[in-house]
Amino acid sequence: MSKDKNYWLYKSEPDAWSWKDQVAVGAKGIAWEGVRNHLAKKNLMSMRKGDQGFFYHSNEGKDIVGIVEVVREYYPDPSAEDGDPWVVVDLKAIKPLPKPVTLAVIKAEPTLAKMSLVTSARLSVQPVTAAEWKIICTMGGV
DNA sequence: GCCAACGTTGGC
DNA sequence: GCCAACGTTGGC
Repeated sequence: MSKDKNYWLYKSEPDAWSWKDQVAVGAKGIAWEGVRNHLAKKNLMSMRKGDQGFFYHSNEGKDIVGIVEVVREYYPDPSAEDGDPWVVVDLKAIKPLPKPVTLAVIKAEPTLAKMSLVTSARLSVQPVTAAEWKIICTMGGV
């Protein structure tokens, strides 16, 4: 496992949990609950305190709206059934993107064509490369 | 262990 | 609201 900072992308339907909700939680952060996919779980377990990630609104908006940071590394998901092996990390909101980056824009950008967001549309917690991170931050006005 | 049926996610 | 992609379940 690398010591470098890693980057991630978290998907949420704004109806269920929006960027606004995330911001309202404040600096303490809150558990990212409900991941029930083994690849997503593996990603959660790879995260280190201080890793940053994009907050993506699926379904409504379909855009990256903000940046979050891991404040607590993985621990058992309190919302999981007893004995189920699912995990969460705690995330806090860092800042919004001045200009949200939409899925349409990402798809239209050749350098982002290999993003998990494009190639594995249904994965809810995805890795983002340092290169992709930079490009999207620039596009988002960060 | 294979694979068809089924359920869910999420873009359109 | 539809449907493609894909994960899960269950019969054999």
